[in-house]
Amino acid sequence: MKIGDLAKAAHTQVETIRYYEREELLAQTARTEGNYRVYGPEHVERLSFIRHCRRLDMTLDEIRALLKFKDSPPKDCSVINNLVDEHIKHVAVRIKELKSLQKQLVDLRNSCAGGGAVDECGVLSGLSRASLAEPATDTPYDGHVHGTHKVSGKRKSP
Amino acid sequence: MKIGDLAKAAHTQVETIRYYEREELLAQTARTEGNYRVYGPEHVERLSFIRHCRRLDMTLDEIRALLKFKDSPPKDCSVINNLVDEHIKHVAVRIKELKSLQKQLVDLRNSCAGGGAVDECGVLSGLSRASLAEPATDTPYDGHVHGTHKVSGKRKSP
DNA sequence: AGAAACCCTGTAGCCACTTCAGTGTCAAGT
DNA sequence: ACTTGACACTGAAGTGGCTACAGGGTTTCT
Repeated sequence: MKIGDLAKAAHTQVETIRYYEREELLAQTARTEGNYRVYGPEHVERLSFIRHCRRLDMTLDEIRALLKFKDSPPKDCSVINNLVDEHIKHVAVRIKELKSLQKQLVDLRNSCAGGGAVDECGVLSGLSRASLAEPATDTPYDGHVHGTHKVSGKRKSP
Repeated sequence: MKIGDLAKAAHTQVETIRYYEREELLAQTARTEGNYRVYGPEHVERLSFIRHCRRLDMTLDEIRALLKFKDSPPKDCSVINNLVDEHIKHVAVRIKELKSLQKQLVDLRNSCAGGGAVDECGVLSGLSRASLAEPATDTPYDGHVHGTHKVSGKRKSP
């Protein structure tokens, strides 16, 4: 099968597959005479594995580690379990953060009086006031958990 | 005050301030003879406003919009409220996603038999099996909500 | 034979910063 | 007056995980 077929089989984009090859998550494959990549079912399995991990929001580095264990399994599975446990923690932290965030946003939104003018709205002033008051929770942000917004190849303001 | 003082006052890094200036969230300031930026309390307020919005996980584009309303307030506040409402929705969606994620991860983790060998662990095979079964939830990912991992200027695998 | 559909490489872009190299300024201490 | 050190400056490049595009080549269908 060619790269397009693999892409369909594993519900991935062609460019992503080539990207994974560059990143050495997928090994380089045989090529046809016309220099096309050739894949078999084993590649579908491996790529699906990767995509599934990504859907679970693991980093490529975490997936790299898992793949290494897949390729040459260690004596006991605690390493793998630790990796997954760590990841569960990261997700838990992020959920907590987002919930607190959500509360702040709703509070902010409720500070709007109604349909009136901006002066009475309270949202902007809420943002200003809070900002001056708070000690700004100087989180070192060591957890590898990030924001709310999807990075999706958009332009800047035009 | 100089840039370092502003940084301290608004709990920000110096480089971030210069970045915001390049991005035109902060206007260019007066300079000393030695070409140092000079700031006043109004800059502390504005930068704190920006940082507060960022802590609420708004994009710089969203903040740009809010700043525009701050600089020249519109007749009614519905535009601002809509912006905040939209943002609340984004956060809600992300929380939901992460919760489903969390469930999958915990299920995966529970598939480990105990302290045994990898063959019996079930985590790796769980990741493989699930990946082949699922139709891969071909989400178009239009919501601007992204992953679980903090981007923090790290090196690649060395 | 010609067009459409696919494939190739290489490079640049996205966000919101961070880091780094290389240089300049300024206040305090000796 | 001189050094030391802390701070400031610019410009460019790097982070993750892709996506998009330019500019070509190959294969397949009609």
